[in-house]
Amino acid sequence: MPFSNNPNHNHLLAALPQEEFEPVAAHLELVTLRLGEILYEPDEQLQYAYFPTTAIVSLHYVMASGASAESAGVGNEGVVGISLFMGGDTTPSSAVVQTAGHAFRLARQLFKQEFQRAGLLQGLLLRYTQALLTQMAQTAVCNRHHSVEQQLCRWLLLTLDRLPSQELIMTQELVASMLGVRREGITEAAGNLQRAGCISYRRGHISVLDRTGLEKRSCECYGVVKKEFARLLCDVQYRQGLPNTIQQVFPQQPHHTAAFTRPDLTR
Amino acid sequence: MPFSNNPNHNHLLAALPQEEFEPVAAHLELVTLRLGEILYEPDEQLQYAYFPTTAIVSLHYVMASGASAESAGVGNEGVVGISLFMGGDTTPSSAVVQTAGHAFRLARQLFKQEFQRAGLLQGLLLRYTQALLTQMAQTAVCNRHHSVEQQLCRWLLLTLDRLPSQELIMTQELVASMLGVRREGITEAAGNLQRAGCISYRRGHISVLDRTGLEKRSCECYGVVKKEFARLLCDVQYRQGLPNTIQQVFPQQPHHTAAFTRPDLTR
DNA sequence: TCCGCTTTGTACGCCAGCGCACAGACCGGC
DNA sequence: GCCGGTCTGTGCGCTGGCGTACAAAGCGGA
Repeated sequence: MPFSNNPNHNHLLAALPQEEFEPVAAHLELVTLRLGEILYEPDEQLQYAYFPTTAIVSLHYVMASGASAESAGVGNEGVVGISLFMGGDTTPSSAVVQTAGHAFRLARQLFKQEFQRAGLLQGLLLRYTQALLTQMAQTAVCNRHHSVEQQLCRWLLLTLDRLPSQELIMTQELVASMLGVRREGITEAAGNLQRAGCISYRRGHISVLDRTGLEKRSCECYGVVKKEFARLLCDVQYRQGLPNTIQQVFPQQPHHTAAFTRPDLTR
Repeated sequence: MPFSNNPNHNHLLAALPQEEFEPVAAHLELVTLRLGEILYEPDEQLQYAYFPTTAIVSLHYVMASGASAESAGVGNEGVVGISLFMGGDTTPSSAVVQTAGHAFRLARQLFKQEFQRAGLLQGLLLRYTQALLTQMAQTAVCNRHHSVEQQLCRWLLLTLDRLPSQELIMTQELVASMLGVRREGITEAAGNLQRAGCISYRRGHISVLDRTGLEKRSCECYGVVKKEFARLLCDVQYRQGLPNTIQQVFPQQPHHTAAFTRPDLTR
């Protein structure tokens, strides 16, 4: 698990100007999130907002039958706990750690307070929420129309964008439960991708070898979500006077362009 | 098309206290929305926010292939144009009128201004947005796991809740494009529902005869969304001193309880 | 080094929903 | 009352993904 004690690894925190960052920083708490850890369950009062640095959290809904599906993921680009400032406090979905790692957390009241200040943070969080909305809407469409293989590609790419490395620590079983499909479906799709040279994997480890290949095999949904995140969140200025390590986290981003005809707004 | 020149028919407008409602009311503009009318398209700058009274608007995404699917609907419980106050201004999805009717619209700048005031309206809009988020997340899950018939039931119920009557003016073709399935699939599912005595229909008209029957045949998704909307938005006090006509719009709500084991929070 | 648990591979039948094609029914307008 | 366009019903064959079952392989700990 890569260690990260730099709040700047989280894009939202990194985007705050010094004067807004300092009051928050004093109360940030570095926590380790373990695979499978549950940050909140349906209708449960959330006590903290989590700003992931190296961890990835999955927002998903578990049905009465036990079947489940992810509606969105949250990594270093965002924050877990939207409902705190949106006013609902709870949600019918749950948040589960999908990739172990670190996050900074901020107590509920402080988080709400900072939002209420109506400073840059508020606008930032609202724009992030809109991006999340897009991700959910696109997931709905994708679930309706695209093949398991396409969805796997989309999901791998989105996950990869949130990680510092090319490797995911993840069993096929877990991927399947994220996408809400059978484990065997993932075995088959992953097998195809491996044969095509896009990825290679062994027991619980998936390495991406050919990112462009994945983008070609993915549906348009990845591009739509990616573009929207870039549009909504990449215009923000990163705080000056502190090391901006974001570039190290997404070393491969400049290459996105190749696979998409739309202009790349990521930079 | 039922006529409605009372802003109180929209729940959000009705929930505003007199002092917040008045400055807004002066600028509300009653508009007629025709079936199929497009309120905004992907990446198009939205000029107005729309508060439907009798109209229903569908937020949906059209893919490159032409296939499409709805991620959420907006009726008299909400507002079209979230992105204006969320900060993105545009979205990758479009908004199309799914049921003809009326809405009050508010110019972009005024809408933003009122949101910025950070009064009751702001909190209300944010809570509405969270409810919308839930609807999208649930649509994603539903698309993944439930049968066309279950989804049709969910969709009919959600639409019915936004209408004053028991009848939908809607061809099967249109329903199919909302759910993102084949028209024939709807013919079959609707046929089943008719044989079961839940609905009756003729060319472009669907009448609901047995609401409870629909609830029994629907998946849990309808209940989840309904409950969340109720939780997030029904605690608001309706403005005093003006006729509150909301109850006429949802005459059947008290009967929801029968079909769901969860407590009914709608009242 | 070996054992045992977890993870992955493969095979089978099954069926919901798709794509296509066309027939029949309905409704509105002339 | 008739006519034409729209909407609905039905019947194919096809296929992607499901459920089930079990075998093989990999990895970690003793």
